[in-house]
Amino acid sequence: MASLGDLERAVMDRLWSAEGPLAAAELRDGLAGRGLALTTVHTVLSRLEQKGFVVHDEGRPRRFRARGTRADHAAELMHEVLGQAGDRQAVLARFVGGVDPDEARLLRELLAAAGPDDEPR
Amino acid sequence: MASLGDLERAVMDRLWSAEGPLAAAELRDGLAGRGLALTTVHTVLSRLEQKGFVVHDEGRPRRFRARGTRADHAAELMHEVLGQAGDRQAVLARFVGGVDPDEARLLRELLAAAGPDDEPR
DNA sequence: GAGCAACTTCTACAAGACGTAGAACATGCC
DNA sequence: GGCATGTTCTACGTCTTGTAGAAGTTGCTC
Repeated sequence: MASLGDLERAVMDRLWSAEGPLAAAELRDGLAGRGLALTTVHTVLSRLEQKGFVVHDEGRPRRFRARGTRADHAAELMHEVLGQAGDRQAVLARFVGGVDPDEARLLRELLAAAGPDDEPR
Repeated sequence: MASLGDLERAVMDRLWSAEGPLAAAELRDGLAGRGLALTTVHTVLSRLEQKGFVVHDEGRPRRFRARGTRADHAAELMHEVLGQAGDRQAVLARFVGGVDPDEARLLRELLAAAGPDDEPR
């Protein structure tokens, strides 16, 4: 998957946490502190669009929205890392070794719900 | 964590799967097909060293080895992604939703072994 | 101990990704 | 028709990465 630069990520973060689609000017205002030019935001948005992260409508002030959720993106990245790592078992073991107790509990629940297919049938 | 380019990753892959430390010439030979100059391999190795992925001994043909395992690296990356993703629960849910049955089983085992701390004590 | 071969370090450069934004163009409203 | 607002085009500087020649170091051999 294409990776994101700092500004690109900042923009995606805004879009991911936004309620609905945002116009470039709104995004720029959200990126306070950076003092970016509007054109800069547009450039970034068009690159994000090329990379498939963003789509826009045809309204006059174009409105942009993320194509997926932040969680989808992160999970996809995690699978990507896992996938190109050779020994998936070893990676998962290390990964699980590092999760905190709350997350471990959550994972157990998720896995139990998802498919306890080693159950007697 | 610092990221790796294609060649850098290829070199790390060799080092990670090697039995012991490797000399630059051995690495170059392993990277067949690329027809790389030895100096190229050296440059990459020194960058990997700067990034903390590699160390070398003081023997005459320097011998290089990875500082961690591939699984450590991958698991660390996964934690990194998870960490900067905001809603960790959502990410884990998506992640678990995408693992194949074998991996799900493995995860369950790992989690059960690791710390079933919602057990009565 | 001079010279050679192997090895290492230094320096350089091209390509691509990204942040950044001005210039030019489009569009709708008054 | 002209202005304000918004969009697209083009450009440039910086950083990372792949690539490697040039120059320096070192140890062995005669």
